[in-house]
Amino acid sequence: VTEDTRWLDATEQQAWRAFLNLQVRLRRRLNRALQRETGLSDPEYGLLVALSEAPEGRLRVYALREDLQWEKSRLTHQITRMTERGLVERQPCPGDPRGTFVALTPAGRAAIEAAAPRHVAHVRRWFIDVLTPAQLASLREVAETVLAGLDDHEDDLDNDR
Amino acid sequence: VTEDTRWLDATEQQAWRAFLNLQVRLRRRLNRALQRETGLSDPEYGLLVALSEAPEGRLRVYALREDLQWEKSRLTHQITRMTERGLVERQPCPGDPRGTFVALTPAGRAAIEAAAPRHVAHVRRWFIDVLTPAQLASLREVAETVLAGLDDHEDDLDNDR
DNA sequence: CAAGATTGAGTAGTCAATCTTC
DNA sequence: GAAGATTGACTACTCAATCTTG
Repeated sequence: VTEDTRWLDATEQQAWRAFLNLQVRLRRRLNRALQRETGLSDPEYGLLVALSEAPEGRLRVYALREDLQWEKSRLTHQITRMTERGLVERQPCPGDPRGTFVALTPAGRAAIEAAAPRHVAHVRRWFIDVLTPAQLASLREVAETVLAGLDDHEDDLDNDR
Repeated sequence: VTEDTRWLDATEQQAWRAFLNLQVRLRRRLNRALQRETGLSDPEYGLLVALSEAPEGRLRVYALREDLQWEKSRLTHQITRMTERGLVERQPCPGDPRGTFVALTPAGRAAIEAAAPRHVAHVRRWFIDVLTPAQLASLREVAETVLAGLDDHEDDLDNDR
């Protein structure tokens, strides 16, 4: 296979590195702040948000999975840990013995309601508010362009894994 | 504390979500491709690149750490796993008994040389080549702006952890 | 067999505590 | 005590295999 590798030129490198760096640093900053101030990790937060937006604060596992776009087993493991922490509980599904509901516990509800405003404030402070509306629009365009390109290859779409 | 939480408006939400989505999907795509084609994970790749760019393919642990911007213990754990896989080895540091060198093994050298062109090709295909030079420039600007904002708070700078 | 979900083993990453040498 | 580095315990994520019911 003649790979014809074209290396990245200086400009491309800089853009790519800056983007990688941004991802890592911003994620780390947000995670730490969330953890410190609310005791929730990022995945915990995401799962609780999804449940809190659902009617009665509960969803079937597969529905939660579509919402979060996580892998099957990742979601199962996460639910297990969060059940142990008391944030969430499993409920049998009347009508379909194969199925399972995941529901917010009162503690889970309380946790997400306390955490949401904190998290939004962080996203504002470190991301939204330092950018101009034009920059946000441009970033969104870039993101959507790249995402559209990924779809063409259909790989990633969480498989039955 | 009166938090004065301003939620994100529609435009802000869209930009933020698109950015989050981009991160997750692109990272997943690149990781899988790299793993499948070269047998290396993303962190393994990163560490090998750093060593391969150093004279004699070796660095002190602390130098590697500055380069990668990883936490101390993360790096130690990673080196341990990669030593077990035979990609890398620890060498005593003449002159400073506290210190340790991490060096590429021949297997590690071979692995990174095989993997690099593949990885660059992926970054090109899914990221660089779908964007215009103007978009890349704009993205870089956005990334650097946000990163500069993070520095003001100096938190994250991997501490002695 | 397919859909819904779980299990187990392995790799990653974080935090707090520890060890050693300067 | 501080610098250089490691350890252990825990959360998180992936892959492959499994279990159960339709």
